[in-house]
Amino acid sequence: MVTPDPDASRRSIIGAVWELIAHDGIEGVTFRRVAERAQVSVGGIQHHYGTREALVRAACVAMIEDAHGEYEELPDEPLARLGHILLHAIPDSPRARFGASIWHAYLAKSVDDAEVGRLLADTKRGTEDECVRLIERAGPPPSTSGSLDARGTARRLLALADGLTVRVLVGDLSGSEAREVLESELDRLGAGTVLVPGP
Amino acid sequence: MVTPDPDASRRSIIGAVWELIAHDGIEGVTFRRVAERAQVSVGGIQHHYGTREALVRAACVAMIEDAHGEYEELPDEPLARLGHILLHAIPDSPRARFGASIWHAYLAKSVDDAEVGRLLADTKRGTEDECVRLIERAGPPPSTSGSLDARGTARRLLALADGLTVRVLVGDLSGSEAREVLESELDRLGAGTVLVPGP
DNA sequence: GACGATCCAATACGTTTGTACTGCTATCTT
DNA sequence: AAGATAGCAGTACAAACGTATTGGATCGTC
Repeated sequence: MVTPDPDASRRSIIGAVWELIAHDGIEGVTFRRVAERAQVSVGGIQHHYGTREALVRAACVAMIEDAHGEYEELPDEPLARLGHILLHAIPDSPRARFGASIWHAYLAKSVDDAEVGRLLADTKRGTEDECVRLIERAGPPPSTSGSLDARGTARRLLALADGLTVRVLVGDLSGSEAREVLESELDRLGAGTVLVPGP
Repeated sequence: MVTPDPDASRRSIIGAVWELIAHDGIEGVTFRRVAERAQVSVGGIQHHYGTREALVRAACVAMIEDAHGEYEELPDEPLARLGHILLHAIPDSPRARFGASIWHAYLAKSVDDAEVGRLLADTKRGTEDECVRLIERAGPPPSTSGSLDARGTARRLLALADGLTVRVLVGDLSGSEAREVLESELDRLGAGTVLVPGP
């Protein structure tokens, strides 16, 4: 039968994949387990995604698209958007931890799966570009030479956020400790604080 | 038979595990594949490590101990040591990429393996503590208030290095681009450059 | 020189896995 | 009305998996 809504099936399947990855890693993703969680048959999954690899990759692009969609919903204010990019991944809520776990599972997979690697690289690069735009739009800090390098600042901030995310994920830093670092850095940017050589 | 050197066996096994992880991820680690690569029998691996989980964890602690040992060999100069901590993980050499791949595989595993999580968290925390000591020993930058927070600086630097490592690993940043960011940050520290509020 | 302990090799077993294949139903096309 | 097609469910199978088990070779100890 052509069910009422095949898209609902697909979403349910992808959701099940996410849950399994977040809970058991990518190794935990098997056709039968996904089928059980998503309330579909193994054949159903095969029909939509064919192979296991394809299924895992589809769940990856779905995650990226979801994150992108969420970002688009944000109000068009540079500093707020920048804050979201830097802070949304810090896993101090169950939802954020869910996302971060999956993200890092794919990150590890990217070393032996070039396709996934390309996906992640493209999104990261895109995120950096967006950050550069946001920083430039946020307006240059009043009269200083140190900040003409928006790209450098974006790169630094992004890396900082990623590094802190890792530490919170692993559990040796609290979410608020990580936020503290990032927010102080953001304040500095907003207040036009800059780097100058010491005496 | 009590072979000439059982330790050589163990090292060979752990080495094989590393190679498999770096190439296929932790999923790729199976008794038979390890046995083949390490030139031992499946029974041999079982004898030394018992279960697969134990084997994977043993390879994790071995990696950490190796890294620690390498660090200890370094000359006792704060800034050089700090540079090593921050730069050694940037995967721009095959050796460094090897290590980073394995590290991130365990990182992903830490979300569903509390034991591995604890291991990684402890080492990261230890590394931060060591960085704090190094920064303090490097001498406080001349007469400024902004830098009395060695812990904050250490945390920032470390997160920065981790975030950049990820991006190089995934391939959207070159090793030299990452080094550039880190080295400029290190220079700032060495030259006693500090953060002051803007006008 | 018996004897336990250590270090492995070989094999066997039951389970889980990805995937191919078959069949059925409801919709769309013509 | 007829056929093609999309959307599943169910089953079957070979391969690969972790691990238990058995057996043998070598060493240290008494």
